[in-house]
Amino acid sequence: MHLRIEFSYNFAIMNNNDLEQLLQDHGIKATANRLIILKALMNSSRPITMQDLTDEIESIDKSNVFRTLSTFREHGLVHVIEACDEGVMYELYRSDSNGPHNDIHPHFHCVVCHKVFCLKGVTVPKLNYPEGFDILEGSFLVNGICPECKA
Amino acid sequence: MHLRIEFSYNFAIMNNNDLEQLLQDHGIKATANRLIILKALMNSSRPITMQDLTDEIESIDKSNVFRTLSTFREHGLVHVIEACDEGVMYELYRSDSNGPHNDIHPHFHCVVCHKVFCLKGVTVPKLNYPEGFDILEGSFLVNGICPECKA
DNA sequence: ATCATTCTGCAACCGGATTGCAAACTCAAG
DNA sequence: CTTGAGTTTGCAATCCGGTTGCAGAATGAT
Repeated sequence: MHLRIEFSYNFAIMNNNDLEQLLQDHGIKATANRLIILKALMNSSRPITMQDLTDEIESIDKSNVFRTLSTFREHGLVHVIEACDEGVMYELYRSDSNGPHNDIHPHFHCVVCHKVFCLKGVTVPKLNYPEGFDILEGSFLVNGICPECKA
Repeated sequence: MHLRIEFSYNFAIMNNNDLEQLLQDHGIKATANRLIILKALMNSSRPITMQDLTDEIESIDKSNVFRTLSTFREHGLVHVIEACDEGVMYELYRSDSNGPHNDIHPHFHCVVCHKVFCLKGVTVPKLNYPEGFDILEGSFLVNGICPECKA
């Protein structure tokens, strides 16, 4: 397990070379498949499931998607969100939002369309935990109805 | 799905009659098996998995445990916690702590012993959600190391 | 006692996560 | 280039927790 290192990338303007660099910066060898999966993660504004990924990328076997996501996770490139009914979802760490060093990752789960949104603007204040509990990281998930489904 | 009704029970001193009453208060017919499962839930100071329950109660088939937990859930007697690696966990609603009308249920997941604790004393302040997101309920899970495992 | 309803155990099923393995690929050294 | 060790990949099989179908048992009102 690698320690996460803080980089500052502008994901919007990344080309293939930048993506290879991103992988290498995290100690991951860049392969064609990994670049495809990385791109898919990057293009998604929301956390997505392994299912979503394997559906979207027909050319890569699900076992490889699984192992790639595990690798990305081990190397601190993505993190997982446990989203109730939707199962585990994967999301790229983005330099401008959350990382392992931010305690809190607020997410919104729409009970209608089942999408999960990253609530980037919302910060969760420090809580006063009981004595003796060492906090590593927190995750915060709210269920509700998203603007699209409400309309 | 029943609306949850607020009762005030003293779980510590409940006998069999009280337990039957508790079930009936929630619109659930009291059967021998359901009382056993209810007791097990009540005796657990922490949320537990279906696996835990079926292991603990050898006399009841897992399908019945499953259906009983579903029934309890539908009738607002227990709620579920999605605890990352541990899968879903079940916990009795206790009159003195959380219920569907409390937005937030903070829980602590120990990454060493894999237990999940209910952080009763900790309240999560209201957050300022973005426009358009209708909040139904939130869940808050922190990962870390519990006092026992730290020692 | 009778009968409709509900509950229960068993066995089977399901689907997502995970793994074993052999082939394909990578890349540095000869 | 060729070789060979190490890594990655696809396929198929497996695992496992959750879930369901069904027939027999228990329940409770009449």
